[in-house]
Amino acid sequence: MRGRPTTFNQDQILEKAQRAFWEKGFAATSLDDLLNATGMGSGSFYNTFKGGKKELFSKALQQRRQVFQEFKTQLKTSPSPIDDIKDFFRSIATADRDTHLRGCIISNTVVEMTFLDDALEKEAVTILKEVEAMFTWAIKQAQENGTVKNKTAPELLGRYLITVWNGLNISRRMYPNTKALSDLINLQLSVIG
Amino acid sequence: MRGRPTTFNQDQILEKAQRAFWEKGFAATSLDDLLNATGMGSGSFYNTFKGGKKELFSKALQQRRQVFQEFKTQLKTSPSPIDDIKDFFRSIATADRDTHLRGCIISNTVVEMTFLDDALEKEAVTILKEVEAMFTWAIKQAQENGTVKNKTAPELLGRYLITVWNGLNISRRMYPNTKALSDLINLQLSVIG
DNA sequence: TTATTTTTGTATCGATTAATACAAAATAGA
DNA sequence: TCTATTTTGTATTAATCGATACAAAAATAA
Repeated sequence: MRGRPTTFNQDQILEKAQRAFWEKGFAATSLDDLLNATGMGSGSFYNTFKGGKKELFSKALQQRRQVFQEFKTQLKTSPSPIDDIKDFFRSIATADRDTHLRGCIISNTVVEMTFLDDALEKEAVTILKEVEAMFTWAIKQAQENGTVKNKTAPELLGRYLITVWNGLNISRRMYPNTKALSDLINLQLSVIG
Repeated sequence: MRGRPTTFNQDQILEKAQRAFWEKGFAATSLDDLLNATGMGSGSFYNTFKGGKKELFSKALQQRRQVFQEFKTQLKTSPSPIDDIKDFFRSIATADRDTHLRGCIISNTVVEMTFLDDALEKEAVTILKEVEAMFTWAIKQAQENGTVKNKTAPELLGRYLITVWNGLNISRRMYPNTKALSDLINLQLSVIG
């Protein structure tokens, strides 16, 4: 390809933008914030992201989505997916303070975008539903091989778990400490059995 | 008192501002939005709310807080407070679509303000903790008179219920319909027993 | 009526917003 | 080398942001 070569790495740019959006949301993160966070000038920025701020935000969401996808791929090879999911929830409790305060960028986006941008809100909802489908799959699996005795419909238990996730990501900001959260998480997981 | 009399009613102004903030959050609700929603001119606005947009937002939060306080007062005279709380949760499922999409203005504020405004974030967290304390009180009450057999510490069950609230207010935007939510809510309430 | 006080409406402020214009820089292919 | 193509850096845009200035309007107290 002919022309001046790019000096910026797309994935690194997206990760830095993602971090900025994660903390302050879409509206409160200014273009200046993004240029400072990524080190780009506005020339490169609008050359790379022709759709402007919204395109960057969408790409940042999709980069975050990849992390969930990778977890899902990992689950497929696990001897006990439901236990991995339970471990994932239990590990939330021991995260550091800033991680608690940030919550989940996808849930945050649902909250912020509902009355602001239909496309971005739907994108976030879709990702949450993908995570929910992963929960449902793991529960169904565990019910079939007898690991989980609970006979409740796996779809309902999956919906329960995504709601636990959504709830924790707000409650962990009320109590950003391990002690308060671990009892809570264990109580919530006890529903699955 | 001497001087030109006010033409605006404070409570009505706050309710209209609250509705605007509830849908779009603090940052995305412009002063123009607020002036249109309330019908005030900027002269009256800054004369009434010397602290500007932030003071108005804080007052709107406090007006919402009053609704929770009134529910609490009502609970004190109830023969079975915990059943009233369960009914409250069950009634969420039958709300209309827009009510689902709006979620809880207090939870929304925690999400938005964490890295933007310490005072407003703390204000919102405090209100959520007040609601949590109400849950805890009702559970303790019910455990003492035998209505609730579950021996789990009331503080933990209260923390559980506020997390259910936080989670529902995101999940109801994923599934803004009665059928999906009522099964979910019943499952979550089954933990209390 | 007059003086005093407060609210209201309008015009406007400087700052910040997201986004563009455009030339210089840096490469690849001819 | 020369030309075509792309990226980069800087200057600048129009629009909107939250907030203020200030005089007219409207009341009360003297």
